Amino acid sequence: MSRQSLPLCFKTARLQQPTETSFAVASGGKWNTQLRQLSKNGQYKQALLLYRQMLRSGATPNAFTFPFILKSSAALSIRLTGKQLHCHVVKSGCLLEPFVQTALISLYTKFRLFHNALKVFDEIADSARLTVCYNALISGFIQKSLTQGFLLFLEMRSNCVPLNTVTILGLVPGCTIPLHLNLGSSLHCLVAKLGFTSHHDVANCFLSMYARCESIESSRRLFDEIPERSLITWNAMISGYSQNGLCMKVLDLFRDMQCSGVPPDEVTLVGVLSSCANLGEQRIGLEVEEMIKFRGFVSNPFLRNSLISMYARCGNLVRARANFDAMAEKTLVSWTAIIGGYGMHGQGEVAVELFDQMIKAGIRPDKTVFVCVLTACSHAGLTEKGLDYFYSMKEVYRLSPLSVHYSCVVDLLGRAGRLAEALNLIESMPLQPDGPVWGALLGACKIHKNVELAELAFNKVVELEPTNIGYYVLQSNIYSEAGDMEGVVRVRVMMRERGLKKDPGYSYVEYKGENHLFVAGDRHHPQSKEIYGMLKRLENLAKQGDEGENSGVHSERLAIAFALLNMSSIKEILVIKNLRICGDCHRFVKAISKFVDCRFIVRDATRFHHFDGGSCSCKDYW
DNA sequence: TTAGGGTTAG
Repeated sequence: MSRQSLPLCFKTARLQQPTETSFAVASGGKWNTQLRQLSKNGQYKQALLLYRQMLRSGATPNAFTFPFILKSSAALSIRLTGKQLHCHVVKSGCLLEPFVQTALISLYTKFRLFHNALKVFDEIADSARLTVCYNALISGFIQKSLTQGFLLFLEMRSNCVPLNTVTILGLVPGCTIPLHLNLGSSLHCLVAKLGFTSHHDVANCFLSMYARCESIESSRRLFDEIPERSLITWNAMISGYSQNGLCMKVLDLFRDMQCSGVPPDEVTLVGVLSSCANLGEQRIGLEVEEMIKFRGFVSNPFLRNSLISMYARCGNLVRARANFDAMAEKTLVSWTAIIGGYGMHGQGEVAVELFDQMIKAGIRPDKTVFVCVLTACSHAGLTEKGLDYFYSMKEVYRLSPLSVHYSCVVDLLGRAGRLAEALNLIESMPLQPDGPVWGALLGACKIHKNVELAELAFNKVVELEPTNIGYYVLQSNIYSEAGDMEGVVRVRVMMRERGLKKDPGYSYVEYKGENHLFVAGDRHHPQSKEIYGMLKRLENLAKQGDEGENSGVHSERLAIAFALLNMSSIKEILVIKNLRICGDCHRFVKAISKFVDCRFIVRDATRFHHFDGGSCSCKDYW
């Protein structure tokens, strides 16, 4: 919302010095009751508009008015209005009212005007109100500095100001990164000693803190100890699993929640959709969309954006697009989700067209949407277009590219065979190039079989990310393709010395509502014999096309054989794979797609491959 | 009346 859309007409406000009676004026009371209601419901814009009406009507704001109005201004982040409101407070003589002072502290810390917040705090006289004022100050300062927040807390304790649960809730957000886990746990212990842990809100808050600190088992322990789980408890646990990438656990917990009789809200469903997206679980995603309609959440932009992303990542661009088109007000996030969606499916042309449309619609791009559009250009081989976007970041939009943007452009140049330019770009970067930047160059060296440059990139990348197994595998394959077996051995020795083991690759397909998962050389499936029989026939077909090579029985081949065996009439098969598809399997699927009347879609670790009629949407560039 | 907990894209 822009400031222009909210003319508060302060100039016409008739502010009077309050009298004893003005605090109890009946009309003022009515305004205040309404303001309280709007603020409580989060209708902050309406609250400010009502305040304007109040002033125009000639009613006088009092100490009961300002807390709601200041909170609304802070929530909407309208700094100018906030300052004007402070003037109103002064003019109306409410500056020494503790409730108003508390709200002012909150407002100033929200706007990061910490000096002003402290000034207000120092003027507070009424010691009876100190807990609340300290709380406002602590929760504001904790976002600026963990140390300052805790120092205020210690000061509060040494001044013998009583704590309450809100004091604790204000401190916890300072401990939500793994680095501060110990501090957070100590606080939790202290809180237990003080007897606050049985408070529902406090328990939820620590549950969420542990999840953000990647200590998810601690979250779950707390969750299991909470006797009555509210919607917020379920949401905190579901979001916690979701943030930690534990997608199956999210879906299991969501099922438990449904059994428990607590109905989900928008926040729950956002977490569930994000897990469906990661797992490629479109079936559950579809159920969630039905739930969204049933519960009347369709206009929630968070959910729409999640649906766009979920469908795109489950391979259903049609539904992703339908959700995007159905949005009355498309936000930057919506555009980012759909642009990213087309990009990951190799439809770079559509992605850039949408990006241009977004600009025409007057939406200012951010660094994230640039990652999406650059990736889209890279996946579709739109080199010049991508370079134009990259340079426009700085020149047109005044956005300094991050390392991730450089790695996109190195990828873009590298795939196009412009390796020297890619190296040049890395060497002229104003930032220190990180692992993914050198990794992108290494990937390009593999495509273009440049062993010499690969060695340079590999040395850099293992220095920066010594435990990232993917780079060793890449380099080993580069040596192998070049026939340099000594090189292969050298890389393997490095891996062994560093105790690194290859991630096991797996693939799955959905059949009759269940996912069937395969690992390389898998013989555990009950239909194993038939699957290998089908695979043999497929390999013969592939050889007929003279494009098949055998690189062992990789998991995606088993998944495809299983799907063709059981779903003979199906016209489209989606395989989800955790790693990147290898060159041999890519050739294999391309070859069989020429002979089998079915489209194969493979979602690998980085993108989608659509195989049809003997070719792939990635144009062999991935 | 005031302070505080759970939220999407890459």
